[in-house]
Amino acid sequence: WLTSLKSSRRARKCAPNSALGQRLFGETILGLTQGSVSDLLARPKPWHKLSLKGREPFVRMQLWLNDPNNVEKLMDMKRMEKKAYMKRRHSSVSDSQSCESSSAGIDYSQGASPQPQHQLKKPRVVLAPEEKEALKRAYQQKPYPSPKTIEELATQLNLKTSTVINWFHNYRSRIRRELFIEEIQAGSQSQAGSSDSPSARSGGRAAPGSEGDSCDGVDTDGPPEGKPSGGAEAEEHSNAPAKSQGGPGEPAFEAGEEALRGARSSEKAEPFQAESLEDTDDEGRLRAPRQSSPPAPRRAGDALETLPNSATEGDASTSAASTSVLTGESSYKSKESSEKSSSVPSTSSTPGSGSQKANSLQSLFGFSEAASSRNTRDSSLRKKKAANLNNIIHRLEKAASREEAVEWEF
DNA sequence: TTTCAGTCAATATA
DNA sequence: TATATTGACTGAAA
Repeated sequence: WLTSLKSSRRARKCAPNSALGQRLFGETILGLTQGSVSDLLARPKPWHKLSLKGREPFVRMQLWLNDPNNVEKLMDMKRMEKKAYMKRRHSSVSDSQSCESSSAGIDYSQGASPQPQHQLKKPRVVLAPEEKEALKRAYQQKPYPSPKTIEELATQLNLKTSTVINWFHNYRSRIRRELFIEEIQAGSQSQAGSSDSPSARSGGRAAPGSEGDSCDGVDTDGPPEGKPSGGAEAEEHSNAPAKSQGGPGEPAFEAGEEALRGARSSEKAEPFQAESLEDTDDEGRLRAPRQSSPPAPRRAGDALETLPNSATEGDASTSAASTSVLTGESSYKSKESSEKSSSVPSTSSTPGSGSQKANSLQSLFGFSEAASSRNTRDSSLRKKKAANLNNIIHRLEKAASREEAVEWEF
């Protein structure tokens, strides 16, 4: 199922019509942009962590996979899109032509038609590597900086305050997602008898501020005043066993039905965990009966619960964070360099699927060789991620192959 | 008001 | 050209 981008590109060359792109798939099926699709596929969250909205794309994916003519339809769309595009290009009269291809409610005009020339767009801020480093150092010292600290950081780095705020929000959020994945994979590994999980390595690691292996025993003073966000995370993890009613290892899509029916009780939804790699028989289905087996202990939660909480709250650490940002020597290993690697197993969890459809799906869900070649240090982590995604896809396909009608409503 | 989840969309990368 | 990254934004929750 999961192949490297290289192989999928090769496949595209051989059979161009069989390639599904993230853009097409995202815009037509999921209602998301390409970047969101990429993110979604690369960093899926545990099902129980997803909000109702967050589950929607997965459910759409599931529905699409249930459609026997899914790929064909998509290819048709692609062809129509291409046609429409060519028309627009070769005729200057293209006003409403973009609508012709949007029979499925897709707005294809976005990419091709010139945008209204409201040149009021702000130029995108691109942080320099040094700025990022500085922000990361600040984050390590204080993941939840006070407004004052933010102000100081912004001043020192010559950035807008909102940029610094946004950066912290984004970074926290993305670190958290990385941790989800790592913990999931760690769980998978440990269940499979492996001992080289990140958790094992770090011995109960993983604060929201620890950022994978890039953080050498960082202080994370946890959530800010009052609002436990990282802490809530930890709490949720630690509570998971009590809350979860189903067995572990359900894929993200499993509980889609419930989700779409408005069952917001995410506690009931099975967490998407890589432990599920083991029990691959009947659980990928849409309407799988709730598992009655007790949930496995959440190592992630355990780890998060045992955070060192050494940093002190207050202006001391605050100003320490802000003053050392630019000059302090960093123990920080850049995430970019430590995280991006992948050695994707070209597994096939769907034996016998050599069809065009499979090919297309491979290209869609495949990993980028680019990512894999960037760094080999974390290839094992990448492998684990790959296995995780592989599992998702496998289950999706299994579910898609079932006869049962889907009754989800959006 | 702050934080977060989810997403967009510009840009980088392969 | 397709995919990955990331700064910014929106809306919800607390």
